Amino acid sequence: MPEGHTVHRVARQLALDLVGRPLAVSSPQGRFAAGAARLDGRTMTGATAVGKQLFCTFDTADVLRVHLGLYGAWDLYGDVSPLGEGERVRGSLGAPRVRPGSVMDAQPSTRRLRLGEDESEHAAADDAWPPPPLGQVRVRLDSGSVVADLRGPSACEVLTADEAAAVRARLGPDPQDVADLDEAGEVVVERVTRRQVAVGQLLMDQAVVAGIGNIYRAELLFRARLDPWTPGRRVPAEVVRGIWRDWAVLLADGIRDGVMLTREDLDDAGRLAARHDPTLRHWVYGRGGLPCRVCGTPVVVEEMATRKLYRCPVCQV
DNA sequence: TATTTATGTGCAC
DNA sequence: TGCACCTAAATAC
Repeated sequence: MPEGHTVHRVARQLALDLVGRPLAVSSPQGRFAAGAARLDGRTMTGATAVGKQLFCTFDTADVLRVHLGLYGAWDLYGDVSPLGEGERVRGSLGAPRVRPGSVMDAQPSTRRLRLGEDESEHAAADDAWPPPPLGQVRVRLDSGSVVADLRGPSACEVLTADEAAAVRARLGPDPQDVADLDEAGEVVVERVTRRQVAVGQLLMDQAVVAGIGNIYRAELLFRARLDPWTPGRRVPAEVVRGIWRDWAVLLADGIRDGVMLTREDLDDAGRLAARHDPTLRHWVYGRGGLPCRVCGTPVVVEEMATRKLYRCPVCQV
């Protein structure tokens, strides 16, 4: 259940561990058999995230496009590189890492890293290598030392470079994918302030700004103290700019930490506690009926375009 | 054991 | 607007 930060983490992980190596590509579940056959044996040349879309390019110029949808996730096994400074929240500790180059040893231990939902890391069920697919695995990418299994994606398809570019062109700016943050922010300002649609809906529209999902939407609007029902054209440009800059900060934090921690009021101890306790991570998301952390008024839950919207009716105006 | 829910999107009407 | 799709964990019974 990913928003943009998760997909960026996946892209970085695949870039670290799979790019530059010929891959054995298969579809244990069978639903991606044709696509897997097309990619099998090819070398991945790049892995990029734009919003919630993942693009893996191959030496054939084919592009594997993956969207995790609501419940997609990647499981990685084997000699998986640590991402960033190692501050990621982890579940039970994995088995000792296999050293580079030793994976083909007689008894390689494996660890399993899940990217996509609440991230977790733990020892694999057994030491078999390659690990048996767990659940419905749409595609398996196997470098020999790292296995990446994709489960439950809403999209997994092979595109030409042109087709992939067309998908990208339909997306709004992603703070991690723009050359100039301020310039990109003006695009978002335009796309929000010209519309009559509620700003809460516009922030979820991937053509307006890419990568924001239901949690970041709720939290960005609370942090801006803005009522999600405000029509886009009634939101001052400077407020949209502020939300865009804030999105850039939250996204970078999420990529670094692997956790959506959207409260800026916590000290180090509070942040540590929140990393381990999901109920402490947000201002309003998932807190329907609970008191607003600022004013104590019960947080309102309502539907906006079929998604749950959380807001404080007093703080957000 | 069955039902509900979820950090999402796309298409038919 | 409503539904279909996809999977697994949490919750209800």
